Amino acid sequence: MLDMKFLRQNFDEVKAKLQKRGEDLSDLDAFGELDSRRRELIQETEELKARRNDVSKEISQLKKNKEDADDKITEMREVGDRIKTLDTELKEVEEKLETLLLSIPNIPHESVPVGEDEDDNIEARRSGETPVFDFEAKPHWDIATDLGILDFERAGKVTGSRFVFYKGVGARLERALLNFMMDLHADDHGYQEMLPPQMVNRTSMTGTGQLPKFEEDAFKIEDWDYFLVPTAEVPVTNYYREEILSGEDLPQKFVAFSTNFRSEAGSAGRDTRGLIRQHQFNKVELVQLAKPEESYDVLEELTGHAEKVLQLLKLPYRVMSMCTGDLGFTAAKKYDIEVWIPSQETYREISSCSNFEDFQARRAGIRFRREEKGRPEFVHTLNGSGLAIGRTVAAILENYQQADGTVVVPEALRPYMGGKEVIQ
RNA sequence: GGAGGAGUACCCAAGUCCGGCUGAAGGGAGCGGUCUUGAAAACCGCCAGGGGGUUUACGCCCCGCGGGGGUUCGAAUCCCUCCUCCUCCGCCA
Repeated sequence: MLDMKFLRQNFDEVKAKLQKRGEDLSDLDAFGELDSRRRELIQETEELKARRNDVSKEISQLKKNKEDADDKITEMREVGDRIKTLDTELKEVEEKLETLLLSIPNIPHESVPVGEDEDDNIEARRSGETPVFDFEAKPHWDIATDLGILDFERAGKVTGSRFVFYKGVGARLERALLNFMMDLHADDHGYQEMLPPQMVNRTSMTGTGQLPKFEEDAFKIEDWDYFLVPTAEVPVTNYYREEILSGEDLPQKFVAFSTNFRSEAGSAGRDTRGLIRQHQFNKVELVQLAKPEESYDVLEELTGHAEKVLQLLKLPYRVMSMCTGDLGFTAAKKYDIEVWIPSQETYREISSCSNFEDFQARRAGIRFRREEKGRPEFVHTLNGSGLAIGRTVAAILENYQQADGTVVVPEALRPYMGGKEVIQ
């Protein structure tokens, strides 16, 4: 959510920046009128309320002195009715304004490349050598099915499409990666480990920006106003919702594991096979709350922490800086980390690291005080996958595959795999 | 799921039956001071935070006693509703 005062004072400039995202901004023009009507109504009701407060005190005095107060009571009855009418309109106007503000995306940071879509994203860096095979690289679903470690077919029977059973060493691999990533971030990168709820309420989903615009992307619990988490970002960022932190406590760094649920609305026909696009997947998420002046340094740091996982696993990847047209709704700046997938001869997203600046913090009311008596300011929120585990499994299976169909276990992972060196 | 009890400022806590002189007593913590070589103790003083409107500013005003409605000229106090926590019972990993 954008700051109302800032939007009022810099309307044209903000609009110009938002236009670079290529989104429909036709609602935005209603802002000016709603905003001034709101302030008109506030001024009028508050004047009346001040008068009512004064006269009520007079009535209290008169009654105490056993004097007649009927005229004043009659007058105040009318004032009260007028206040009620104005308050009702004010509420309507504020609701419209709120709806409008909640639907406006974040302003891109000045360092974000201007562009229309993913083709305009800029490669920031690249790491690792892509493997060269003297045989035809198989897709991970074939490797895994042949090894008997993933079962997509029976998951289709038991649940439906875009679900999977991990079996045997496959399940072990997923669990090993989970522990490997959690340990790395908690022990080496200084994040506090967290295991959050896997359902959240509507307010939390609104706080981080999944709602109200993207409700169709989420799984909603019938008869409850709860949603299955689409990412641990939601519960973890909302952990401090409506709270004021002390400046000394920043940055707050959390690493959280959660299973994520996404309806993948609008993705029919894309990545229908394999682990890349499931309705349910596991992810280790990094979340930081930072002081505004530090948040862009934190973004680089956090992205580096996610990259470290790939470096240790010796998986080739590149880091893309998202252009204005591919930023998503909430981010001011975003890096996608993409891992090499040999069978597709392309890099695929495995982590997304964003600085939301105060966009989420304003929605969720997360603030901090620089000094004990200082005015509360909004924190900056950031997060990034560190990493999506299912996609990491896919990347390992494909990059470490051998001609005989077996898969070498990355060295860094072997302690978590009971010393196993090869999946066969 | 059933039956009770409770949510008041940073913490504890009065006020709620019987609406107005309570935007909130009293403690504690915190801050400043007196005393002291220093500290403690004692004593004196300050201490609601937050949101919003208006103003160049000082300031003025509105909201605010868990959230949201309602009754009333006027609500911490009366009514409705939701949420959270505690105790007991039931169920359960």
